[in-house]
Amino acid sequence: MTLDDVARRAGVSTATVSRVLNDAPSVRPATRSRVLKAVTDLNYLPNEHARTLAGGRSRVLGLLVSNIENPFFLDIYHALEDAARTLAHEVVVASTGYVPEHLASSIQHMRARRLAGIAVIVSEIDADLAGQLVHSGMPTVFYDAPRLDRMPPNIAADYRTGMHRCVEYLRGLGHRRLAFVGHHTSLYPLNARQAHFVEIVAKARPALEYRIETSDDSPEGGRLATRALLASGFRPTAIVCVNDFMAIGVVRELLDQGLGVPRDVSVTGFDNIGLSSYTSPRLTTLDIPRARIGTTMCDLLVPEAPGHTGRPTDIVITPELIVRESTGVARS
Amino acid sequence: MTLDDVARRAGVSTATVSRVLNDAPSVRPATRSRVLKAVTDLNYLPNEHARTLAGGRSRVLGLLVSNIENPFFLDIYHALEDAARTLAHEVVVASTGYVPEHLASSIQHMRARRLAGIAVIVSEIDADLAGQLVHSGMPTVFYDAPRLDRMPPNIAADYRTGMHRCVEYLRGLGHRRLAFVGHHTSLYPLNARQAHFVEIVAKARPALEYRIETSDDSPEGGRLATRALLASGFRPTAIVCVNDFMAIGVVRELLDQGLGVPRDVSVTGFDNIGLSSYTSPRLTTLDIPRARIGTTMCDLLVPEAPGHTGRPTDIVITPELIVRESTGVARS
DNA sequence: CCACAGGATGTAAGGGCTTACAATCGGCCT
DNA sequence: AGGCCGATTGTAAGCCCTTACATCCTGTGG
Repeated sequence: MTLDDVARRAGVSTATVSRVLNDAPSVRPATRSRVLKAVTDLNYLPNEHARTLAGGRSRVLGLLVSNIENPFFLDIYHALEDAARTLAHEVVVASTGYVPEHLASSIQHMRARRLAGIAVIVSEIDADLAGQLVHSGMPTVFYDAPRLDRMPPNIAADYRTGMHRCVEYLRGLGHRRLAFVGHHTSLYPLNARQAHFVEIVAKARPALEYRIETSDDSPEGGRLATRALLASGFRPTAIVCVNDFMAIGVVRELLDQGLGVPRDVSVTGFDNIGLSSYTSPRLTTLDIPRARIGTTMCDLLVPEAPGHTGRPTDIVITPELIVRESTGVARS
Repeated sequence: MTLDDVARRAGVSTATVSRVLNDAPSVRPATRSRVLKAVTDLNYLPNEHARTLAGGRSRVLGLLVSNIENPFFLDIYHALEDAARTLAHEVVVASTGYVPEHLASSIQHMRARRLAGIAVIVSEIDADLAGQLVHSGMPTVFYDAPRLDRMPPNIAADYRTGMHRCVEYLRGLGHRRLAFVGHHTSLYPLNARQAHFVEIVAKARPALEYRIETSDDSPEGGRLATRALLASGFRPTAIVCVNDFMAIGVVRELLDQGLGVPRDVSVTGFDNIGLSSYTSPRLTTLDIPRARIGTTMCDLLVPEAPGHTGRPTDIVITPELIVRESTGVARS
């Protein structure tokens, strides 16, 4: 079934069929309906490849994330997809799993596919790849990317302020021995959240003791990091986690070692994923408005979007501290 | 940058460039490297649309799931993607959210994109849509689809046996008042797991009391269903959940209402998602080998796959009961 | 030294669609 | 009725690749 078949059946030219399929103006209603009938009669479905090849544009957005298993990314994906759907766009995701090679190859695929735009949320991206993306000509938007000279719109979270709120809150509860559980990120020298934790904790007075442990971005990673931490003999009264996903495993391991949360050890997460209020105890965390991030990305990428400004606006999000049950006063 | 540019730069014809790009045999090594050099010099990337249009085949698999937020589907996606990657294939997912309209439109998109094959795991699919898919000519594989006359390979789980094991286990612990928490599925008359629960419980002797409550496929859905259940005055000593994802919310609500798990109420899940051993208490559940499902789907779909037989083999998986901490003897 | 078999390339015809530009059409005016 | 104009529709040139088929080498055997 091709355009020609439809044209023949409707007794018009392929141009006309194409016009009604793309609802272009100036097609007489009678003609339009005749074509539409032929289309349904033949159960015709345009070939997307031919379409974008000829038209030069696709209606597909790409989303590049580090770890789709982490609900944080999944939520952004959802928001982006919903926003895209209202604009008749699709979105394809690629999860790099923090592996630079996967990142590079995913970028290749997306470029080869001439996507309408691409949203990038991978902490492991370096200036090189980011630059390559920007210069490829595709509309691009980054979330928390390393800053380049000539940058496209960037959505950033003020992790410094967020982390500051978290640490201050814990200090206020009397915690003086902290640990940070992070995840391995390949290229970005230090995970931004981790870097700010170190910076803030290091300059706190009276001085705070602290320790860092990293593992995979998963509950199991959180558990392993915690196990290593405790095995080292360091006894934090509070553990700050790079995100909720890992915090789930941190809490699990603590409980398994007979430590009460927050009785013996307080735990904080980051992101405020849905799951964080279903754990026992519920997680104290820092909220990041993921839906807003996804929607904004769509606005920035798609010209037809209602919120599209055209200007490469930078947007900054400040995490809010959400206190729940996993934190309490430090055990003396 | 097009094939022509590369050809011109390398001083060969486009046919030759195409040959080296698809590593066809019979290209002199010297020529090959000359072309390769031109490719990297020009930073050339073949246009996928032109490629599949001309070649008539794409190397992209489609995966259609009900709810990508549920780790059950996510795990299958991962397995499928890994398997596909080794065969130089990509996979794009579409999540229907149990909305039939989304299902239909996703199928359209996938057909329009002339995918290399499509894997379907949506409980809400009906014979009509399934048939349409099968007749579209694309290789298709279903997981737990309603049976059709002329069916493509189907992977099925023996939910009857699984549910039987679960109910027998609970009966053995003395439970006589059970509840089932399921999720809304639009078309499949009754969710298969739910149907088997009812069937098994109804014919148990001595008779069992039971009640069904459904909501969304999410922790929040589990919580709401449980709230409704308890509000109705029915006091189950055990709650069987359609899946782990919802069970998380069920446990949460129980705890919030001051009920101990499993002290006052036992809870079972289904799927054995990773998260199920990170909750407190850890969930007793029925394991479904998700990785195997994903891998098998790839084998069935891609001719080059190592496990590809060609024959439309039907595969049946039997869920294994995994006893953990969320179940115990019934409170007398 | 010549004819030949292959191997290595080039030629060109699509693949299914969009779209600039040309050709028609109908209706209005005077 | 003749002429003019905008609304419709058709024509055909691509978009960028793959591939069947034709052509041109090369080395080999005789």
